Amino acid sequence: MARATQEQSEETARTVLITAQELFAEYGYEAVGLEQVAAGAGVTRGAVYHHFRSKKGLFEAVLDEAQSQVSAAITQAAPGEGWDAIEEGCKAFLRASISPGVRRIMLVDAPAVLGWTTWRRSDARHSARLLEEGLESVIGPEEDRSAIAALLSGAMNEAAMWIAEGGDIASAERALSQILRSLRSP
Amino acid sequence: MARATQEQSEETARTVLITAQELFAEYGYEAVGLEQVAAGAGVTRGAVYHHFRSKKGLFEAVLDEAQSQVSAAITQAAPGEGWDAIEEGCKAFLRASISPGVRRIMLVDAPAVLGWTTWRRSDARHSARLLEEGLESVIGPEEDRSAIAALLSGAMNEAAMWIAEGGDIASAERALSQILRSLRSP
DNA sequence: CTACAATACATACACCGTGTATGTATAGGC
DNA sequence: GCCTATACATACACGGTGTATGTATTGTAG
Repeated sequence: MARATQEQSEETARTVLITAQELFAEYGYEAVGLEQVAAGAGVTRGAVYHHFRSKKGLFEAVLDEAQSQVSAAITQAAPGEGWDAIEEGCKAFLRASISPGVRRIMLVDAPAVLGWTTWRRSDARHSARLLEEGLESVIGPEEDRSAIAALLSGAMNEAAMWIAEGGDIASAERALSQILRSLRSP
Repeated sequence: MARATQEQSEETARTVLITAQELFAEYGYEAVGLEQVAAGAGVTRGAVYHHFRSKKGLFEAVLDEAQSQVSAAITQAAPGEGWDAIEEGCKAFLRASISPGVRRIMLVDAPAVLGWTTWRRSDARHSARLLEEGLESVIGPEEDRSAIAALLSGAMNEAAMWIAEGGDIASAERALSQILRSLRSP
C-alpha cells in the first residue's frame, strides 16, 4: 500500500469533504454541482468521484461529519445522566444545530436526499441515540419510549430551524423545558 | 375568453396535478421526471410547462393540494376550540399526514425543494395556522406561544413519519397527550 | 534496482432531464 | 368569417451526473 501518498490522499479527501460541507450548507444539495466542489477543493471532478462513489455518497459523508460535530457538542455539554442531563443535552443540540455548517445539511436536505429512513438510521447513530439512551436511563423501558423520543427529536429539529430563521433561542428553551416537565413527572 | 375549452383546460391542469401528486408521493421529487408526469396524464411536457411555470411550480401546486387535504381533515375532525379540540386536531393531523399521497411531499421533500422558509410560510396558511390559532384561543398571547407552536408542529411532523415507517399510532397519540398535558396545566 | 501492479488523480465522453423557443390547431370575440 | 389568443405539441440548447479511459507516481516483489 501507499504510505506518503496515502496521507496526501486522505488530506485531499478531507479537503473535498470540508469544501462540500460549506457549499451544501450554504446553497443546498441540489444547487451545488460537483464542479464547484472540485474547484473549491483545488481538484477536478475525477478526484471527487475517486474518493466518493457519487454525489449522494459525498453527501452521506458530509452528513456524517455534521452529525458527528453535533453529537460531540452534546456529549461534551451534557455528559451525565438524569433529566437535567437530557435537558442540557437538548439545549446543546439546539445551539449546535443552529450552526450554518450543519443546519441545512442535517435538518433540511438529508431527509429528502437520502430518504427519511436512511436519514433516521444515520441520526440513530448520533444525537437520536443519545436522546434514546438518556430517556431509557430515566423512564426505563416504557412502551411509549420510542414514540416519545421521536416526538422530542422532531420538536428539537423544528426548534433549531425556527431559531435559525429568527426565533428567540431563550423562548425555545423555555418551551422545551415546559414540554420536558410533563415527562419528568407523569 | 374561451368557454368550453377553458373547462377542458382546467381539467387537463387538474389531471397533471393529480398525476404529479401520485408520482411525487411515491418516488420523491427528484426521482420523477416531467416526462413521466406528462405521460401519466396523457399529455406532453409542453402541456405541463404551459400550466405550471416549472417543475418547482408544479411541486408548489401539488404541495398546496396536499396541505389543503390535511387541513380540511383537521377542521372536520376538530371544529371547536379549547384543549380537547387541539388534541383532536393533532390526532387528525397524524392520521391525515400518514396518507401516502401526502407524507413524503409535505414532510420530506417540501422543505428541501422550496427551502425551509417558503415551506413554513406555506404551512402557515394551512395546518400550522390552525395550531397557532388553537393555541392562542387557549393560552392567549403568551410570549412563548410561537416557540411552543413550532416545537409541537415539529413533533407532529416527526410523529407522522415515525408512524408511517412502522411506529404504533396509539403509542404516538399517548406520547402526544402526555406532552400536551404539560401545556394544559402550567 | 528494476519491473510490475495498484493507487490517485485528470481528461474525455455519453446520457438524461430541465427549460425555452417555435410551430400548429382550435376557440371565441369583433 | 377574420383575427388574435389560448392550449397544447415538437424541436432544440444547455448543464450536470456518471463512466470510461488515460497517465503519472508510488509501494512492492523478485
